[in-house]
Amino acid sequence: MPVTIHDVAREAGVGIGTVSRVVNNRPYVKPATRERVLAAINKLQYKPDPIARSMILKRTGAIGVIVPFFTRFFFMEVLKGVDAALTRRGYELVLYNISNKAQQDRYFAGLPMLRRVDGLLALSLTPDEDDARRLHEVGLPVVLVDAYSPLLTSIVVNNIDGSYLAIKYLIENGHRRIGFINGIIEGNFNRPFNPANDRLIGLHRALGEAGLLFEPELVLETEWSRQGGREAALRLLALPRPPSAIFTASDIQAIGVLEAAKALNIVVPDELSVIGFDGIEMAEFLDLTTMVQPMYQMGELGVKKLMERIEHPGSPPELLRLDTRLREGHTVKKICSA
Amino acid sequence: MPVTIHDVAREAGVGIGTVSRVVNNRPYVKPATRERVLAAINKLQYKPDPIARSMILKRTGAIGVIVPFFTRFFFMEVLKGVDAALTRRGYELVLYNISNKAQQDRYFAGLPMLRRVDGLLALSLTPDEDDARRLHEVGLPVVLVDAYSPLLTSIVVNNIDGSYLAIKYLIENGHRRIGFINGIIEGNFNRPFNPANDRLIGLHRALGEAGLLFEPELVLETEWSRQGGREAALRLLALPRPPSAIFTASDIQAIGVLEAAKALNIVVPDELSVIGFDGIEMAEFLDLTTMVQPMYQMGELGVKKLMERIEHPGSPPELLRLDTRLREGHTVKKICSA
DNA sequence: TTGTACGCGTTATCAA
DNA sequence: TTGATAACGCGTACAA
Repeated sequence: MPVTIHDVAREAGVGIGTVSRVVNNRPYVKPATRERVLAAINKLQYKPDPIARSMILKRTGAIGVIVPFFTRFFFMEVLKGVDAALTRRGYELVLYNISNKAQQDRYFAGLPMLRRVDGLLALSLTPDEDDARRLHEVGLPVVLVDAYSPLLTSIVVNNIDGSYLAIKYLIENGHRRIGFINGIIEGNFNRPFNPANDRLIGLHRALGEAGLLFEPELVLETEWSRQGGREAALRLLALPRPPSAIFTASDIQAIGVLEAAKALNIVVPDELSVIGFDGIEMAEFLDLTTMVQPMYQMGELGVKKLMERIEHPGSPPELLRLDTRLREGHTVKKICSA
Repeated sequence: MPVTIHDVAREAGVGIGTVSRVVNNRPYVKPATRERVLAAINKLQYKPDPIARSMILKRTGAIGVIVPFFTRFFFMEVLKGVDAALTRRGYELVLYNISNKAQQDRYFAGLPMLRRVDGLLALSLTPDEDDARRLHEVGLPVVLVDAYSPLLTSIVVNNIDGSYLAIKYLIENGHRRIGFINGIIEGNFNRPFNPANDRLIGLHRALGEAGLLFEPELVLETEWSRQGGREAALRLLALPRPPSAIFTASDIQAIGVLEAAKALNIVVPDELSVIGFDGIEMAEFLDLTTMVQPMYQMGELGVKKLMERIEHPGSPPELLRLDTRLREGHTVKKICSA
């Protein structure tokens, strides 16, 4: 039913080789012939079959993006950058949404998509030792964004610094009792560049530098969600000596904190300071002070690096670090200036 | 380099046909033979090449979702439903993000993805006459969600009713001067089921029913964005006789209205009532009163209908209508109860 | 400059 | 129950 290259060849009275050459803009076709072929193509509305084409070319023109819950704002922002970079290069985007560990394993280990995509971009997902090695061996180009593996090109943000700066900012503004609502530390927390773990480390560093005690009761770990943030905040604020400021590992959790404060009639920032992490759009609207990650750029850079790996499959894995920056909103009270 | 069906056949000492039968769990394979093949497959870590497979099967196991700016909250919610339904059925999701009309044409008209996906789900995008006919002729299964074409299966929400109910709700609560911030009416606004246009119609109906005058100066049309909503609100509120309530065609615009109110020190709902449309998560957090669309279900239903079309390519296009419902938050003041 | 034949990795057909 | 062999639609040597 669909029109094939043979139909075009017959229509134009040439061989399929010639049609192929015309379609792919290759030399050695007499202008007159080219015209005839073009006319036939147009008349028959011929479109080369991408499947058959990638069968022989061994490339699909698509890259896979594997993300846990693409619906989280952080990922949305990164995806924007990914999409823009991909579209610019004429690549298609196959989205693999992971909602549990089993699925993650299926994708990383099973590699069922082998050959369906020319490369893989993983967001906030760390393949385990074995998977990483296999990916590396199979030769499927992979880039990790917001995750790290020594065997794979990884793009990470400086979470330790970001967290450190956030806490330092609070301390400089006179806060001494600081709550920290962290996200769940997924996977092996001993590994370097685990976002949640690194943010905890940053906290320690800032506290230590200021000579403040680390108080375990002020540190909670929740889902990366509004509900998680809210519930944790309620617990922190119910403490005999509640914190004067709360730092969260993500903006969405910070929003949960704001929600909790509202429910308790606690005024932000007068009675409670809040600082988030990410820099999602919603945070801007809420005037939330936050550590901004370059999410869009992470997506763009991820694609760029992935393209490089597709071009040069053999090249050694790289590690790229990006920085965060503070965006001041109106949710942090300056108890006393430093 | 990659191991093929031939390698497995050789390893197991059988023909490729047998291997194929084993791989696809088909009958007529002696248990002993099956075992041998399975062993070979396992030993060689053989994975069938999906490309070659779909070349002959004529199906890719992927469906394309074409959406204008997937980053808008409304689409996110719909996409969640789409993704869930697709994952459940083992389909892959190819995302086509459209950011301008040219791209839309390229996808609808050019059909370059012909054969790359088994079906197409379009969100809030209406192919024009020609494209619709071509899609229909080519036989690529298509389902429109939040858009309508007589030639294609379409899933729409009852926007007229939704808008009517929203306005009626405001009127019942004593509002007489109501601003309406609509989204841009894309494409041909004469067509039925154009969301923006239908919401305008609903306004007319409710006003008419209540014997209120339609005042053009109170109706603005903006981008479906926070900025759009904010700017429009600023204009409405600068009117000599500003409205006591504003209805927006989307929650994100309503949030822009809240932003404008805050900037002007206008208290919501005491001095200004706001009602949105969509029911996105952020609206819930902000306690925004809004007309809720069944976004998740729209996505799910879209996939379901698309699957049906894939099974029965010849079946006539359907038109499915879903209803909206009011979710009361705390952004509408009851001036007087009805 | 052009046409033919072959190969890509599968599934389907059919004779054995 | 099995194994050759023919498609599928295209790109590409290679021969003409």
